[in-house]
This record gives sequence, structure tokens and C-alpha cells, in this order.
Amino acid sequence: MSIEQDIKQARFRSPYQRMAVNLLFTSNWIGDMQMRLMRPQGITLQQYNVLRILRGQHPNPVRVADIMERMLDKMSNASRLVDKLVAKEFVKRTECCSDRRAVDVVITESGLALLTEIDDLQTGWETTLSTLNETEANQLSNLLDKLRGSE
Amino acid sequence: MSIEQDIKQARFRSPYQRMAVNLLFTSNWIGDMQMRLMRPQGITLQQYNVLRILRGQHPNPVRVADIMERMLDKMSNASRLVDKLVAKEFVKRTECCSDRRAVDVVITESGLALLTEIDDLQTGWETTLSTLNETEANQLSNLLDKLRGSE
DNA sequence: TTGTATTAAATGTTGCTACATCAACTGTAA
DNA sequence: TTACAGTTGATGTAGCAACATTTAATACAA
Repeated sequence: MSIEQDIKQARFRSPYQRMAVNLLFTSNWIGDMQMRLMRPQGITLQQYNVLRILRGQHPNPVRVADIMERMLDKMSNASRLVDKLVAKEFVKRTECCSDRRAVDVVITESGLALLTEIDDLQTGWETTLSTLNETEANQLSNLLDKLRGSE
Repeated sequence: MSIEQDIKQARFRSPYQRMAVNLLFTSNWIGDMQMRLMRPQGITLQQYNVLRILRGQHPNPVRVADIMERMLDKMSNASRLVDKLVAKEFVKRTECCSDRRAVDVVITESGLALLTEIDDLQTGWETTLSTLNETEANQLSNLLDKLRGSE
């Protein structure tokens, strides 16, 4: 369905405005589906992102500042996200020995097991996106890269 | 810059995962720029969206439920967004005569003037997106439409 | 060594989304 | 007319983003 129908707006000021609105709308659409996928597992999309970052370095610890840097949603409260994950015992927080300001965060076995479960769900979910074939998916990615290119 | 570099992740499970992550990331990037554009005007991106919906129907009133339906971010608290806009006197809230449950919301002169200012800023901002040419912008929009197509 | 700047994380505030619930009102059928 | 289901908007809660500030630890220069 065209973006015009989806948001009930007949005209856009320019192809660029149409594209920008379409991007925000489609991103919400995807984020919403992802959220519904995560919820039964007891974590949020942002908490999942933190867990994925930690798995990427496992068994090495990752500092809070490094987590922040890698997150999709820029600088933020990684500290509080880690709080929630500690409470659910999906990660452990330990003081770094060489620098007592820093905090090392490590994913637990329980956290790794959760990610394994979610991986399967994700793989299934991706078939939802197969209204595009692989070539088109790559083409879309490349256009997005080019769009952000000036930075 | 490629999404791999931007989020420091070397590999994705599939072209579809890469595309989904890229979409969320690029949408945040755009939303972030838009937010910075709005802030000096004293409103948020979501409040701006509400104002635009109201302008689209001006001088007719729009009900809260209709605002909700047209928003990019699905069902939500349009009621509270309207609160904020009423406080800033950009909109007026009046009880609907024919149905006392419903609330009619209308944009004020002051609200219209604000939107006119922001329009100019938006036009300027769109040149930021000209790393893509118009053809590519349309191509991107069409791919996004096709992606959501199954719905 | 002492003072200052810097860094890392935590915390407080405002505004938002998603969801559940509530209160007021309306439409309709018994 | 009354009872009840459905609708409309408001409100309470949890979680997150963006930003500013605070606290503690560290680096470094005088």
C-alpha cells in the first residue's frame, strides 16, 4: 500500500519529504513488529539490542560507554537498560579492576540462552519481509547507506 | 558510510536483517535531525505531526480519534499531545455539539503561523537529503511501499 | 603533592509510546 | 423506559530517549 494511503495524506512537498515520511513510518512498522516478537520473551527491543552487543564480545566484558556507542539510539541511558537486565539476571555487572570508574558488563548463560530462542523467532519473522526479494533488500540497504552518506 | 561501519557490526544474518537494522538506524538518524529542527520552535516532532494533521483539515475541526488514526506512531496518547498544544495555544479544544463524548480540535492562527515558519526550515533541511537524487528518492519510497505491501 | 581537568557511570527531568483501565456518553434492543 | 454493549476521550503505569547534572575515580600539570 502506498504511503499516501497509509497515512491518508494526498500530497507531499517533494520526493524527499515523501521519502522521509515513508522512512519514519516504515521504521515504526518494523519496530512495532519486533516489539511484539520480544514481549513474550520478557524483554524490550532496546534490552535485546544491549544483549546482542554483549554476545558479540562474549566472553569478554563490555563497558557501559561502549554499549552506548554501539546502540542504534545514540547516546542514552545504557546504564538503566543494564539495570533492568541485571534484575532479570541476563547480564552481570562487575567493577573493572584497572579503572574503578568503569563497569564491566557480561552476558550470562541465561542471557545467551534467551538470545538463542529469539534468533529462531527472528529468522521466522524475516520471512514477513519477503515481499522484497534479496536483490531488492540489498538495493534498499544501499540506498539508505547512500542517503546517510554525507556524514 | 555503510551500516556495518555505522553500528560496528561486521556481519548480518541475512540481507533482510541488514535491511531492517539499516531502516531503524536511518529512521533514527532522520528523526533526530527533525527533532533538532523543531526544538528551537518550542514543539516536539510529535506535536508537529498533530499540527500538520489539523492544518490539513483547517478550518474544520478534527476529533482526537481521527488524529490518532492519522499519526505515524499508531495508537497512542493523542489526547496528551493535544494537552500540550492547548497549553501553548497552538490549538483549541471544544466540545462537539452533536456528540458530547467527542472533542473537536482546531488549529489556531498562532499554530498556523508556527507551521509556516517550520515549512521554511523543512524545505531547507531537505537539501540535506540530496545525497540521493530525485529518482533515487522515489525508488527508495517505492521499495518501502513494496516492503509493507503485504498489509 | 596538590590542584584542575577529564572520564565513567549514575541519576533527575521532560516528553514520548504502548497498554490497560476508567468515566461519560450514545445507540439499540428488549 | 431500561439495560447493556460499544464508543470517545482521559488517565495511570512501565519503559525508553534526550539532555543536564552529579558523583566518583583518574590523568596530568604546576
